[in-house]
Amino acid sequence: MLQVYNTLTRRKEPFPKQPGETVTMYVCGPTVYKPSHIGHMVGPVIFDTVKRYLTYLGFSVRWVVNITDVDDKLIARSAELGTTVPALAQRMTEDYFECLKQLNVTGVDAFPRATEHIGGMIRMIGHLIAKGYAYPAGGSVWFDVSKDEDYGKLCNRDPEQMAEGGRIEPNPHKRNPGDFALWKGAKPGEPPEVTWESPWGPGRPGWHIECSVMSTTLLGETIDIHGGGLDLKFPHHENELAQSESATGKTFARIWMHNGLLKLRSKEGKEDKMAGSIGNVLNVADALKHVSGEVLRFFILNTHYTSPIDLGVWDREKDPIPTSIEAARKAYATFERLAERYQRITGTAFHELKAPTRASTDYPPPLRDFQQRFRHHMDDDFNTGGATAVLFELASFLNRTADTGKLESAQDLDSPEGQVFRQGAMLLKELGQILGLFWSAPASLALGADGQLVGGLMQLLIDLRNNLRAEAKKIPGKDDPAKKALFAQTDLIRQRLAELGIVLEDRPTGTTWRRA
RNA sequence: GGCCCCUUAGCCAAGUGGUAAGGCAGUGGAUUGCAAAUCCGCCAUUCCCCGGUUCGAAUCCGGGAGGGGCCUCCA
Repeated sequence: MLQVYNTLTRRKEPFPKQPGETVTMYVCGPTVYKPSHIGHMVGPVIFDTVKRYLTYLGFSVRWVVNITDVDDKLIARSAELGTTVPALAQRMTEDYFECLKQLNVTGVDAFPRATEHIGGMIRMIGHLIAKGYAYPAGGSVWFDVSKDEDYGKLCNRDPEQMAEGGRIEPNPHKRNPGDFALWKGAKPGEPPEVTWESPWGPGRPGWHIECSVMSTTLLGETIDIHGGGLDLKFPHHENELAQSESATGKTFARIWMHNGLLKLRSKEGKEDKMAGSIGNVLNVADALKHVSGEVLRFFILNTHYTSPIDLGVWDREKDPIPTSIEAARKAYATFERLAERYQRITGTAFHELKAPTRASTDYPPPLRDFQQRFRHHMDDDFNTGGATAVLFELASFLNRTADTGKLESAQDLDSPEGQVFRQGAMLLKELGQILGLFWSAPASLALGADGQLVGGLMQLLIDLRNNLRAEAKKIPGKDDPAKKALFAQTDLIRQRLAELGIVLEDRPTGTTWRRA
């Protein structure tokens, strides 16, 4: 049975709905003022996987991710760049969407923009004032935390103590130190495109009210899952929860899920989260120059989502990419080589194999066991790290099956091993799909722009080399100088290709090549 | 100062009361003309330290050390 860790109760709970029912999920999206870095992808990848698994179990999931396209940082950054807030937001939103696409995050049903919901925010703020939870002061509107009895329940925080030791800016208009802005009065000099009229004067919405309104508008007053990064717990989610429940009187979210943050370690060994303010970011676009989106996704899913993801020490001068991602690339190559093998044997591409997206039960015993173990891990609070281990074991099983069955081509698929291989490959695809993997051709087979030419030249080289090998093998004995000379030539060709990043593999059925 | 969390092999990382998954690296073998790939082995008597509970603890409790997140914008 599916269990999910709920930040609100601080324990694992049985999932509150039954297969067949609709699950609503809201995840806080980005403020679109800078290109996305790897850390921004953790939440989307995890919740995309959550949706895929829930779908696999038979739930129907509706998932919303907001885009914050008006805010202080956007105003500051667009002024710096000499552009407008909408133009900058548009550009960075496109960057974000492209990153999601590269990481195969396909499950988001709606991306509402904050600026499309100003009316709803004004209504909710008015409602909160009418109910006595909020008050206008100095052109802004504040939420009164002292009026909300259970304020602080998500983070176990006492509003009375918030002033002490904290770094809350004193504001003469606030009644309590912990009060936060629902509506921010326009400051002089702010561009008109970030100013809206309201009953309390011109201004723009506070950050927290956006999510309350967009989730309520698109998913209803009570949602099933609210997700986001651990750094958003306070104040953002706490405030969102307070506003929403004060306004509706209903439970805002049944389950709160928080993903761990991506961390980089400095050379001194100190760990830091990846953040623009610290300057230690790795942009998605830059990472994609060195590894595929599949590898990045696999890397993220290797760790349980509640744990911080350790990028380790990264020496930018030396390595194009952190060694932890490089290790993930090497590990993932196991699956890519199996995909190549699948293609050699069956003649069809593994990533194009159509596998069920719902749980199927008709696998024979040795395979069913892999499926059950995979599900067991996923049922335990989406333990993707444990689940990937099962994928590796299944890959190993498939290679073993192909070895013992001597599977080389499509004719061999009728044998008992051939049948198991075919079904096992289907299961691997089925389970990989849940993690959002195996959707693209292995990078090692990519030919690039001059694909036909490169492929042709490679075949030419391979044919010439194999002529030499055949000549050499005709010469009897081991130490014949002529034989040695021929093999020296074939080895030189392989060596020089390796220096170009191309690996030749001599198999009983012929020579294949791939990128390292 | 307050609130939360983490510490498992050289590295990454599952495991949440029944005797340590998986990956990277390393290493021995099968296979190969040699490689590569693949397969079969080996690689933590022990889970930061010290106490306690228990027939039994990496797992629960107490204390200590180290690290992290939040309390300000942050995925």
